[in-house]
Amino acid sequence: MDSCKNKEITFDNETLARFAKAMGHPTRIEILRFLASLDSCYFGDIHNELPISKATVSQHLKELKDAGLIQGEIETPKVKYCINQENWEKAQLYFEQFFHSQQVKAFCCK
Amino acid sequence: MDSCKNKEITFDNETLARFAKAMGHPTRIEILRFLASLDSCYFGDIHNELPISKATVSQHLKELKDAGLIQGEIETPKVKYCINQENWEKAQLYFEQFFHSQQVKAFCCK
DNA sequence: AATATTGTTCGTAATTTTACGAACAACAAA
DNA sequence: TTTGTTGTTCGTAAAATTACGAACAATATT
Repeated sequence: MDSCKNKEITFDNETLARFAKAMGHPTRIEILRFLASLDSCYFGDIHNELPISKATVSQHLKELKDAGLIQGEIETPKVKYCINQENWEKAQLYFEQFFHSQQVKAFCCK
Repeated sequence: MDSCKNKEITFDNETLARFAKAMGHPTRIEILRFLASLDSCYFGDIHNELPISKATVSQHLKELKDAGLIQGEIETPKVKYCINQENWEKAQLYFEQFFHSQQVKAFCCK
């Protein structure tokens, strides 16, 4: 008993909203798409793809990291970023169940 | 020729980010879940579900409407809201293709 | 005409987001 | 030790978000 404790997923609004919020900017979508098309890459590679300052790129990366969608690893003097596989799949699951939740319908208006 | 013009979908970052941004707040997720579980309902029903002022609810509904995820229809003196089916499916498609886009991978770091 | 119901809009305040240059930190190379 | 490379952090400014009460609009009802 309790053997599935670490598998339990609560599809709470806060978690889904946090994932969605992190995806709520074109630049961050671009970063995620870029990282999702690779195994990993360095900060500089990401910065090269974008027409914005490194400070802003770093800021967007921090938000994606805080939301759990990506992770960074120091490889002095560079920093390697990649998709956080576990949370990426969790997010995918959240969005999937969310968009499929309209199957059962009913009227609430009289 | 050109017969599929109205079917073409561009999976651009701006559109996906706009959908995501609209979903980037727990209250709006709650509203969407509620509407998705029904065929439609009135503003008052939505307001009843939430512990916030009607002004704020109205504001959130406006954002969801602007993002295209829901639609409102006046049924004097009430206002009936429902999921915008077309855009809901479009959003679903956008998120699906986004999360599946990591299939093909490559290295960018040397 | 006065009153009640239903939501939107207005005005406002506090917070968050977005973006940038400059300064900084950590390390490698000259 | 000085210089160069790579990114983060700081400070700041402008804009957007979030939330609320009050006022308003539109329509029924009394």
